[in-house]
Amino acid sequence: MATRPDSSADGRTGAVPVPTRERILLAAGKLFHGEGIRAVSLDAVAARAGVTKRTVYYHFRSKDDLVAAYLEARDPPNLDWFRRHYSEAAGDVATRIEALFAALAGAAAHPRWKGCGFLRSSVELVKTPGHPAMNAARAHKKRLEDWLCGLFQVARADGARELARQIVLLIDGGFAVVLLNRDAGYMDSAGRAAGTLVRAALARGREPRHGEGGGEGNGGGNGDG
Amino acid sequence: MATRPDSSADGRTGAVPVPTRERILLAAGKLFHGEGIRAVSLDAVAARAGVTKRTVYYHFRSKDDLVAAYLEARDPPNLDWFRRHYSEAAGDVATRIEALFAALAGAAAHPRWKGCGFLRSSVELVKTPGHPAMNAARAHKKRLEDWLCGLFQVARADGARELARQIVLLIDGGFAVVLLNRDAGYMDSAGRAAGTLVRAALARGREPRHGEGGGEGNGGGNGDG
DNA sequence: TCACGTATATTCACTGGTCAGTATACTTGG
DNA sequence: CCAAGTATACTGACCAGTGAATATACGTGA
Repeated sequence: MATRPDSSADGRTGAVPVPTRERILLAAGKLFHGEGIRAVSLDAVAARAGVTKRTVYYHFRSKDDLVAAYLEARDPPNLDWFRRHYSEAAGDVATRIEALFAALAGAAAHPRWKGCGFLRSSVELVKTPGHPAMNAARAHKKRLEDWLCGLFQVARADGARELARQIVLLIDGGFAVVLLNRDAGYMDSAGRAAGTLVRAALARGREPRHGEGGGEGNGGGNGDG
Repeated sequence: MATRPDSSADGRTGAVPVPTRERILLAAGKLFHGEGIRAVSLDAVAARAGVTKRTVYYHFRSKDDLVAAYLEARDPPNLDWFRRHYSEAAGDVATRIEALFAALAGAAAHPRWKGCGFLRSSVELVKTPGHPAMNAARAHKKRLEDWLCGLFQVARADGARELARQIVLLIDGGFAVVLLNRDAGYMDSAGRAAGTLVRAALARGREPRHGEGGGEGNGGGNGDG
């Protein structure tokens, strides 16, 4: 015990036994995602991590802190999931976006699927808009949108930013609706809608008249950054 | 006290004093919608309604019952809101749908706006899929979808059911994303996406080859019920 | 018309339990 | 020895739900 190979650890301890902090974060992730933030007590997190609650409070100042850390930890793997499924698909941008939705639908079809942890957390924290976990969720969705926007710009789609926002809207709409109806078919409908929108933007992008492609795309004039 | 001018009450008591059950439901609605289900205790509901908690338990068997009743009560006025804003708009179906989203964006721009109560409740109740409140939420969204589907069928749009599902996805996506980012501009983006999709479906519907308009529309073959 | 019974409606005071967070003491590697 | 890390055991607040008593409306038989 009492081994804490700092975040910058280089493995020199040999056979690193999963540091306590990470074990807690892992347990918190499973429980928060599976049952919701408010529904999970720190006692439950501690039990699952195999430590006492006091140890949790040694590594995290409060439950809010732990929630924020959980969401921040979820960000990179989640984005990687999107990038991987996109890059593994073949065809033009529209077809690959459709493939992305097909992958989402596949995941959502599993009975234990629980939707998007970022969105769900944001709902549980409506009362506290400045909560660090809310910022983490916003940052994650922004990175997703930026990544999509980049794809669309490269493909010379018309209004890349606006299109990226609309795809995000369809993804998050899919998360919400499938979670409510427990019918992954809605995610397929979202995918077809996305395909239609991307193809329309690609077609507009190929029209000669509007010289520059990304001009009007900056969010349609609602102060996006 | 103890005056309960039954639901079929005439005004003979003079200035009907809002029956207790309704007062409770009203208080519950305000609090649940404003702060979330789990965040609100029945003590708080009782206090706001001006009764004791025991009285709440006289009119509702449990908190779950009260939550379900709250959502069921919200269904008709919510659908009316959609119908009203649609019927007050001018132009073809696509334009009027866009107007609907504009109205949503207007509502969402208010700082105290808290998203869709049905969606938020469904998130708070993920752990209990059979919860009566979940059924109420599903029923509400289904009615919204059916209403949209009817509009599109009348307009002879191609794939009316699928189109209705996609509009619902955009609406609910807008709810989720705006709630997270506190930027009603996303609802405008959703509206433009909706307009694009509806126009595409109208154009396809006007093509002569595919004879019947609503045939393929039943969910696009993903086992919808 | 009135006394009485009964169903309805409401209150006060309580229980059993959960949970975020803490005071304090023990352990162990360096 | 000391400081990081962990454990035991506790506090204070909150909360869903209940027991028992009380108050009011209303029908009915004499």
